[in-house]
Amino acid sequence: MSRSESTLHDVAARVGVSTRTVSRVVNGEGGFSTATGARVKAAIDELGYRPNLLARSLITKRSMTIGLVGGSMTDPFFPELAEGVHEAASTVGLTTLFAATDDSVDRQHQVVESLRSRAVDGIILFPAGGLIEPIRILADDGLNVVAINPAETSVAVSSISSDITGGARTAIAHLRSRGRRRIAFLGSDSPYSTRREAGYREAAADDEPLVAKANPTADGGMIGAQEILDRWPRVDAIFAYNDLMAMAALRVLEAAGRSVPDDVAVVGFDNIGLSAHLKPPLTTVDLDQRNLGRLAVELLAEAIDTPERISRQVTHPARLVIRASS
Amino acid sequence: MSRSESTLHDVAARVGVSTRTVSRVVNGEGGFSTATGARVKAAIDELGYRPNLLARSLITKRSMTIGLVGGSMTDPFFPELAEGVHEAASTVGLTTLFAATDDSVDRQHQVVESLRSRAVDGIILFPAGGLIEPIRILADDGLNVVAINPAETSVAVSSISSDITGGARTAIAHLRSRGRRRIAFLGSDSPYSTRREAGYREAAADDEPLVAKANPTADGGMIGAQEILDRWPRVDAIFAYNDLMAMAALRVLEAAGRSVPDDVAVVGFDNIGLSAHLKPPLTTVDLDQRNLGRLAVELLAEAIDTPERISRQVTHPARLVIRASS
DNA sequence: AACGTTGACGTCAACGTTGACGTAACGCTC
DNA sequence: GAGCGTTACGTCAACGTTGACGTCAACGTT
Repeated sequence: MSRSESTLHDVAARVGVSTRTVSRVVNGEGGFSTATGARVKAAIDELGYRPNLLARSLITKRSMTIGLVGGSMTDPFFPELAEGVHEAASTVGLTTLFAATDDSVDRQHQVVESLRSRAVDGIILFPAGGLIEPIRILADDGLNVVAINPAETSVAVSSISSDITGGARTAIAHLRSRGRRRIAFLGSDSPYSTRREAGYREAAADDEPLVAKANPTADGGMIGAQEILDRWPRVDAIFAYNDLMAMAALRVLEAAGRSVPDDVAVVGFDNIGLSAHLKPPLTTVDLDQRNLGRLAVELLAEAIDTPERISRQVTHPARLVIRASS
Repeated sequence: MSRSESTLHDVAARVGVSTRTVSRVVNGEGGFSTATGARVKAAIDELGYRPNLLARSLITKRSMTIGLVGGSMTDPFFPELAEGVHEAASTVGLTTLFAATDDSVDRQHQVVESLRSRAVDGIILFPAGGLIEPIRILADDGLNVVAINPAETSVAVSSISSDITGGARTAIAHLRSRGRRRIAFLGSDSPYSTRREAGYREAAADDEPLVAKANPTADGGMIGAQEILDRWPRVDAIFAYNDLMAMAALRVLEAAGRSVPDDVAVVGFDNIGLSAHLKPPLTTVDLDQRNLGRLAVELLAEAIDTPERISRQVTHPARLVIRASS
């Protein structure tokens, strides 16, 4: 209640013990009588004492804080991942600091340095540009770090990777099982696109590959989908880089008078919250961002608690969610 | 590059000066020769020295960090606000810490205490339950705090409030100007709903009020929209609590064979990124979250830099964005 | 030549906390 | 009743940094 600045000294003075004893009570270390404990706790309440985590971390070298670094908060992929991380971290007593890189490697370097200055115990990182190398350097420098879905892996860096190629393969197999043979890939220029394209090419091996690229946004999707319709008018399915682009494809197809899924089937990627509520609800590949985040925290927490450097590469399944658009 | 832990002492030892001099160089305080400055900077680079912000904050009482507390990251309102805050904070050298309350007052108390333990310089807060009182207590306790869109304001608390009632009024006026007279309000049980409802009732005064309530989610929207259709089959417009519910209404209307906007117009609230890309692009009320965040940072930064306690109540306009759904 | 001023450092303590270690009092054992 | 272990404390230094202040040499002024 009272003016917010009180310290161990204030509590100690009020009770008439040493600060060390108050510290013991605060941390439940034991080594104090129940009577003393009660008096100290009472004083803590009266003074509204709150431990200064900066001072504590300065000496313990543990801040009980981790960093989560991603491209952008408005990237639909990120918030769910962030919630998964945040939730898992909370349950093991870790606080999460978020930072955004705008997918720039330079900016990533800056925010990581800033987090290290704040003495975070470790960092979960969605690599800018998908690049593993800048992260390997961090790991070599002794930072506990876990990469989520890097474009390539490194034995020196803990990572957790969604089976993106597998997910794409499953999506294409699904479309083919429904008789689609002229399947287009509405890709993007992002490094994450190549894995989807790989799955697409593997699973659609016999068919002619129809590939267009655009920005991984709704606007980009409209341009790309239009390009597909123009170049391959007889297309009977579109597999999009993400749900945003798939959503745009839905609109373009409607405007072109093609019915979904009768004329053209559409499959997205990411299973963002809205995809279930689109015009025809969208078939999509679910990466389960929340669980991805949870796993990343587990990996990181293990690394933090282990004195030696450890690194593990984990893969995480991608699951096809079939809805009315295919 | 080298093993990450080097301190002022290490740099000082290497150059052969005192830590105080290195500190002066690091902070650009002046009081050192250009030659010494160059040698210190070289040593800093060689050793990969990074100042320990915890130690610095411990003594300066400034952490250059602010907290941003909101309901949930996946709440579509939050990420854009967060980006606005983050961006504005960065440009004035402030780092942002995010925390989520799940709209629970207890949880809000916890996360705020946790942020204070980390010695944040101030907190921007989206009040759980819209309640101003718990925040007034914090302000009285000497915490720099800015509330965003509290359900009510207090002269003791800096706040920035969107003109939600005005936005709702404008939306309804727009619908009436298009000849709609049986306008339903698809509200929610959240405290923020009452302001929208107030605007709705004011602007639609002559008409019979048609109000349904449901959870402020896409699923809730489907239930609420269905209820509206069942109870008032001749409804000619739906004004929804948020874009998620409006999106759901769009689907329910389509399923019921009502065309939008010919049979029923739909207006949402929030202007989330996707609303421009819905089946008929959605008319909605834009709160400009990004700017809201920016303003909040300005207010907070001013409070931080002012020794005396100041509090200001600012209102922020809501703007109707007219698209094809109305 | 004496004096004040300025620049370029250095010294010391403090921020709030915890690790390492010390110690006095008490109870128990044989 | 001497010896020993345990309990419940206290003391001191350290974490990495900066604020306050001191020192010393060089310089300009009169």
